[in-house]
Amino acid sequence: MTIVTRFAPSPTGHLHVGNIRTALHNWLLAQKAKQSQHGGRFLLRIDDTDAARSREDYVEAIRADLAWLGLVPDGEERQSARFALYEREFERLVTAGRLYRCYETAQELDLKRKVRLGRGLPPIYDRAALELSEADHAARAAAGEAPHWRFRLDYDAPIEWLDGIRGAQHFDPAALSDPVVRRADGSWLYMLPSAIDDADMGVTAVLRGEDHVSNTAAQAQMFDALGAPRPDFSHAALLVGSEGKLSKRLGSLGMAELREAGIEPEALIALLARLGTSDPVDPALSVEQLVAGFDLARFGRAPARFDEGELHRINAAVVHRLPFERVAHLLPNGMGQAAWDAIRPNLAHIEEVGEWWQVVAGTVEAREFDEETRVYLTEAAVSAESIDWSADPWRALTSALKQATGRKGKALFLPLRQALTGKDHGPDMGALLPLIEQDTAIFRLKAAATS
RNA sequence: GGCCCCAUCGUCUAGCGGUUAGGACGCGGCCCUUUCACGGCUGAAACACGGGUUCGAUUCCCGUUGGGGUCACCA
Repeated sequence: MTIVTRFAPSPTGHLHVGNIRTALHNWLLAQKAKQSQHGGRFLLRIDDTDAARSREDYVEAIRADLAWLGLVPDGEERQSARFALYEREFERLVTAGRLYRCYETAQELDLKRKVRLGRGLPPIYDRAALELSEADHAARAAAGEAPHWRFRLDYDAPIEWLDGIRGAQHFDPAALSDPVVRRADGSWLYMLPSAIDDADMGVTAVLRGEDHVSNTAAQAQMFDALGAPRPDFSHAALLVGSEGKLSKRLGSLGMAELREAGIEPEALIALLARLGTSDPVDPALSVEQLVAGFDLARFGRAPARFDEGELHRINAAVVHRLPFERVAHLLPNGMGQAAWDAIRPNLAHIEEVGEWWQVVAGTVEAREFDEETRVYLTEAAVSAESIDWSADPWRALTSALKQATGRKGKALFLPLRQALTGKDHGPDMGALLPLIEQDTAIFRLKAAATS
């Protein structure tokens, strides 16, 4: 059977790391299925039933963020274009007696919840509206009062499913609230359209965060009521912040912010694909390897910690491996492969490359040297003029100076690095010096010698 | 408060009655190197607590404590 997964964000804000992780999991699952003989599909569904809070610029931002990460959907739907379908299914469920009319205000419901909580009872809906007679409804209608609708859970049908991550799940429907599925103004709430769409779109695997488990319990009965087969459900443990709490920071940490911080998509994906699983996070893995190794059975059930520091470490490791072709368009003008290869091991973020290219093609920071070192650097400038720059200038220069001055080790190398680059450390000089023009190098050595 | 999930090095975790409790990241040391990075070697580092069950509990059961989720006319 073809595996069909979906990512169904609401365009009421930007995607954050938690969202992205869910999107990635679904993409990985579909991608892995794609490589089997059964095939797989990853769908994007914009859950924009809430017209008041949904915004078009968020829809575009979601698409852009997914594209940046390389999570290309095989299809896209949006709920605001599917209201006719919901209407049809809604009528069917009303006819079947699974939906009922309610009139409580939000304040009344809130009060009821508080009362129940105060009595040590779970704050679920008391089903008072189920007692209303047709005459009651008529009276409400006559008074111009429109109902909102709830899905009537079947208390006699215990809810069970085999969760891809959590194993066998059991829910007592009587411990759940009958979910409100439609407001008095006719607008839809998340629960029912989501189930209708999953059924209609042929979604076979619903993989989301464990904050959805009780939704799944209710939706399982919705699939049944709709006469649709239930998808396979899996619920991943949530991410917590580095303090161990579900932080606002995590909930707001968006792609734009990560991009600005110099995080590469490869790094975010490497971390998010493995965090919370029993497999180590490995920055060296290709996307293909991440797909091949993705396995719901390897997910833990305890909340996993997302640490920005770890993300930056992974990012550095990723940058150290990025091939020239991948970054060519991001590099300063004139910077070629040799320069990238020489400089890349010293970068934590790609943007720092400019600083080093400046050392190669621009000017360096002037430094002061003591008398003895100035004499040494004068000698160095002379040597630099006589060596063959096209071969291996660093080796030529250092061995000539070693012979002429008897210096070795740090005393031999460090002043040269400082004079030539203006810094105490940096890329391997053997790789860096050939990138610097001979005249430039001589000029820098002379300048340092007369500092 | 009810219900659900969880509890092993700092972090992510392996373990499914008897193990020197393993790995990865990070940290320390050594090697390589002028430096940084890479690579190699190596070291320190954990079973939340209390009861059971058992010849024997990290492992099974109960409880305590702690963490997470949920109980919305948000998704």
